Amino acid sequence: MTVKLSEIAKAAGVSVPTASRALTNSSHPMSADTRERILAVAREMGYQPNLIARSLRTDRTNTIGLIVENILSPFIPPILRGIQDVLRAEGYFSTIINSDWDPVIESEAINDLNNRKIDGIIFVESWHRSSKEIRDKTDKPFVFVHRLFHNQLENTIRVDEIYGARLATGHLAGLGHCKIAYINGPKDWDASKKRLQGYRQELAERNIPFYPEFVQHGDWEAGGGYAAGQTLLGLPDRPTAIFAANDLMAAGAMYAIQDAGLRTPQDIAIVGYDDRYFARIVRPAITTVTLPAEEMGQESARLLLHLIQQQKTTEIGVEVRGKLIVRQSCGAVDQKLVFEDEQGSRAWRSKRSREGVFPDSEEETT
Amino acid sequence: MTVKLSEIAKAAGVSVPTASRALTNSSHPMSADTRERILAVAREMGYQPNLIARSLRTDRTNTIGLIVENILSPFIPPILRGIQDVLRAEGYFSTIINSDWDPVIESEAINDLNNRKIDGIIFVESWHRSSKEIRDKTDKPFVFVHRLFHNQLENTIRVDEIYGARLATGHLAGLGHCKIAYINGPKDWDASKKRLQGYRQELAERNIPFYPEFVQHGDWEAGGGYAAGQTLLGLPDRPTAIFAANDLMAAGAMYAIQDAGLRTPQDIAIVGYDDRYFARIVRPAITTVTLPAEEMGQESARLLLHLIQQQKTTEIGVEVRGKLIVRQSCGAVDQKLVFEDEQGSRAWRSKRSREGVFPDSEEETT
DNA sequence: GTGAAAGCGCTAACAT
DNA sequence: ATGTTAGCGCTTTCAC
Repeated sequence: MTVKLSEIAKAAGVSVPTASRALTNSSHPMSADTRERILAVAREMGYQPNLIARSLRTDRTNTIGLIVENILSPFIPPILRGIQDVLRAEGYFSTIINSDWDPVIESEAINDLNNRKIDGIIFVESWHRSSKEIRDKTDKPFVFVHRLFHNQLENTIRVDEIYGARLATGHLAGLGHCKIAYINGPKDWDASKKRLQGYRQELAERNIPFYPEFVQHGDWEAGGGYAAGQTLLGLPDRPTAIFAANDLMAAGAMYAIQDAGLRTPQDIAIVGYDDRYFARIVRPAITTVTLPAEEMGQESARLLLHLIQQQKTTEIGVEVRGKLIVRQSCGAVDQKLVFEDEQGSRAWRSKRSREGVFPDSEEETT
Repeated sequence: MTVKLSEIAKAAGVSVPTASRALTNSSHPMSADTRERILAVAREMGYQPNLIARSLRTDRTNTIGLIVENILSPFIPPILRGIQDVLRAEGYFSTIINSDWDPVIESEAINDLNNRKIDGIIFVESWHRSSKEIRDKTDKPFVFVHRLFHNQLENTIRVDEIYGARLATGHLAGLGHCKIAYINGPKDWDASKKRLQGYRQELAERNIPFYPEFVQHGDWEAGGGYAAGQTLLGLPDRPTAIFAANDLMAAGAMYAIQDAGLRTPQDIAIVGYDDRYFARIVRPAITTVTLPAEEMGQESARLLLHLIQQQKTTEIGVEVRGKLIVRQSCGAVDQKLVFEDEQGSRAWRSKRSREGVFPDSEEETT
């Protein structure tokens, strides 16, 4: 079933190296005539190169290792999709390992990838925070995608959290709110600090007074948002709008408002952060700031391929920005019910609509 | 940085093959003495095998190719996680390709994986429906994970849809409902047919009359569920409970009920199917039947490894069953608000709680 | 422009 | 129980 280079060479009446040069588009000079002949023979005989043999010789595998926190986490799949799309276009494969935030597993993963001679590594949320910690574990280029923590600009794709928080806060201010509360994540997270900065910057720029009691801290979960919402509702001068540092806490706060007999957005407007899928399903659907996960993935793959091709080890990274998605929870649009399509099936839809068909469901054969 | 087998052999004073036999736990007889010495030397010198060289020689890569519909689809990540957990425990790696339901991409992917000499393939929702279509594209073993369509039992992991639909229907019947409507998916999908069968079987077994007008068809989306819900509400003798063939349509139906001024579950109870993440976030949280995606992934990996190890090409597959998750939409439990934890972060939680720490957030260094 | 020789690092057969 | 020989399939010198 499998035909090898030597057979192509023999069939074309040339030596093996010549056949190799023709089939790899080598820059080595050769007559257009023999090249064509070799390619024709290879095509006819259905030649497929043994990539393992090639890798052993060239020490390149065209494979990138992806060490991710956990593929079940909400933003990992879109980041992976972004990475894979860029890699595939350049002829690269990827292999994925879940680290589960375990530094031992992560180190083993780096070692395994070394042994398989991958060409580079992308860390998506790593236990490691800086390049120097990785540098002595592998001599391959690597890149970080850090959403929650990061402490370096080199080789790192990160989110402009300040910008995102300003988008959210500014949107509420633009709707006329000047009593805007903020439900933050836990204090010690970089993302929390940055989003708080953005919230305060935007208020300051608009000359809206900052009230410390308007800043509550949640645990990123719906329950924490609910509790924070109750606290805010209990204030003597309660806010007319709430920006929550993620959609889960936004949903929790919204339910606290509803349970207090108030309405969103009429009594208190809500804006979330992340654009989780459920944000469009709950009622009212939550206005939010996207986390541009696919773009982060794409940028990380581009950066890594750049490092590989330039034979560099370090390069300044990229900061990406989310955008505002206006839904019903902020009062900027009318309340009529709009169902948005399932994001996850867009590929399926595009395919089906392109072809106008889907494979028939055959009868059971057994 | 990299030390090779020949250096270990020299340092231990043995030949290269002897060193190889010691380090690969070969069954070839050898003195425990030299084996220990070689292992000690290898450990001391930090020997790491070049897996590419080994693969070229053995024609095994310990890598499985995963061709998935689209990693962004809701059930793909948990299926992948299940696969990866089983593979990792057996020392296997995986490489993932998105087919986007495109038969051309899928065929290219099979070819690419062949060239990389992977040991087997798992198709997660393939354009191909039967083994024979794949058989002439690769000589490696392969397995299907088919959730929506399938037409064979061999090499296929599938869901017992009839069982799941009976769980949902039976739960509503058990709560005293005898006017239970069913919002199905599009008619021509295997999953739709099977779930309808389960619904009817359960009604029949409980001697609950079947009313054709109680069966509506949606498009798997919230909008379709909403429309179907309106239709059911408009019936002269309307149902007191609705089972929807997925959670999105269940949510849509629930909103139709709310918009008609009725309540869930007091006026009309709802059960969904899939256990999508949003089912626990909407209010009331949706009672549903899980799609056991991780288990499907695990079973598919086990089946494939079995085929590889037994050098077989065909084996009967496995049918997995979901289970009922009771929440607020069916009326079986009281209405108090319960926030469930984020599924995706459980690994992170377990880690954090195990260690009691999370890496400190350092100050920005640049 | 083409071919001959060498070798990537490892393991499997066959000696002894 | 150990070593010698061979070779997986390919690409890269280096001759010519």
